Amino acid sequence: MVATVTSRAIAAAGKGQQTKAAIVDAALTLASQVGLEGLSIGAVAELMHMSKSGVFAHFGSREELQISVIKEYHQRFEQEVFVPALQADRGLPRLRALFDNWTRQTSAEIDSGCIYISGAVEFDDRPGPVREALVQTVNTWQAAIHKAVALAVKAGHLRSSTQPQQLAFEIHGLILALHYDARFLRNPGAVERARQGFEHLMALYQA
Amino acid sequence: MVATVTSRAIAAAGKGQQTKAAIVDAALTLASQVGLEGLSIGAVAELMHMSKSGVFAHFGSREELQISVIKEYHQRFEQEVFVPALQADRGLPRLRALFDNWTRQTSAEIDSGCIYISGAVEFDDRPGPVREALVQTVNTWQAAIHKAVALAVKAGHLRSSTQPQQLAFEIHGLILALHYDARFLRNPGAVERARQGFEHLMALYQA
DNA sequence: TCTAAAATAGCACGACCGTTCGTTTTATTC
DNA sequence: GAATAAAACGAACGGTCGTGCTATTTTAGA
Repeated sequence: MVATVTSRAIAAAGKGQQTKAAIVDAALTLASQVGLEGLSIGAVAELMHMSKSGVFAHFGSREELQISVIKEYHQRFEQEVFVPALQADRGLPRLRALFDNWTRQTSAEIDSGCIYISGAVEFDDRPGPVREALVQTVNTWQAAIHKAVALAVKAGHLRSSTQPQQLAFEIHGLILALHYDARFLRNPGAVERARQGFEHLMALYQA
Repeated sequence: MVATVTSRAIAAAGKGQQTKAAIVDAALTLASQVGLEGLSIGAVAELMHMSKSGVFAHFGSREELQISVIKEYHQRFEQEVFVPALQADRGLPRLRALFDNWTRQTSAEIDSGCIYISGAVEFDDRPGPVREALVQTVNTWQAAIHKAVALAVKAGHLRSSTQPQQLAFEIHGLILALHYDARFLRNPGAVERARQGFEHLMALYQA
């Protein structure tokens, strides 16, 4: 059968895969607001105009649904933050692009929440496959930042004494503070403070 | 009646206030592990060897219990982090002491979790009295940091161009990254990175 | 010691949860 | 269009939750 690509992303799939993708999409929307732990199959079903069991059948367990949401978020995050930054030149320009995209993403999430952050709080003490999926995903992202920093050092844009782990840690802190101040405290100007914090770091690390 | 101070803190109270304080203590222990949202009256009752209704009667609602936990945490945080720092000289020494105590507190919470952080994630989108109590408490703490920074500027220890809000933001980021890396990712060396991050900031802002 | 009040227990309720199972509808293939 | 497979439904179960009501026990004061 020739796949008529009527839907987004993974077409050429039976109706099952199609609605499954739609369910994950809805679940991600929901989880962004109430967290992975707050995510309930019933709420997803209602949003999908489906029965609970209909939704459930696609995953076999709530945990599997949560993991699917994590993977979907990871994919989107990569597409929104990481991939576009590859167009910038290796080294400092690319690191800047990464931070800019990351900041933009976080800003856009002020009304919805970041799963990497809420998930970290929800699963910091809860062992199991969901936590493992989350940790693995976050580690992948952090490794990308380390690499970007290391490239900037190798290119001579940053001090040779720069420790990638250290700078990545400080950058991550800025993003976390941005998320905290903007989403929870609703302090205006948090985005600007994060940007300025990045400039401070660059001034500190630049060769 | 002459109060024989047999118990901790607020003695001179009937048995009711006494067990109520014990309940809040247990609830705080529990909430530190599973979050304010994960806190259930049944679990607290079990920990207290009491009935659910017995615990419930002291607060009238779960929200009131959560708020009591927040207030208790605030009080302890103040006692552990803020008060001891007052012994250091005004200005940079005190700011340093604040950060050190804060870092130490966060490190000690690696196995239990910080309510200011988990609460922020759980209640960033959930209006109500619990969120309000949390925001108010956090704002009080942040104001204290602003003030400490401003004092360090006034004392000539930091650049006169220093924006207290900005530096406080960056410091807060270090703590959040520490909590994230240590508690969720279980990366060793997070404490050292936070400390080094603080030194970087001082190098940047120092006069 | 007696009594009024405070503290705690016991029980039931309605709501929501994830999950299971048998049935029914929908889609695909011949 | 008939046969077959996939998908979705609907009802139910066991569980936990916060909460309300009523009894019982414990405490504090005269």
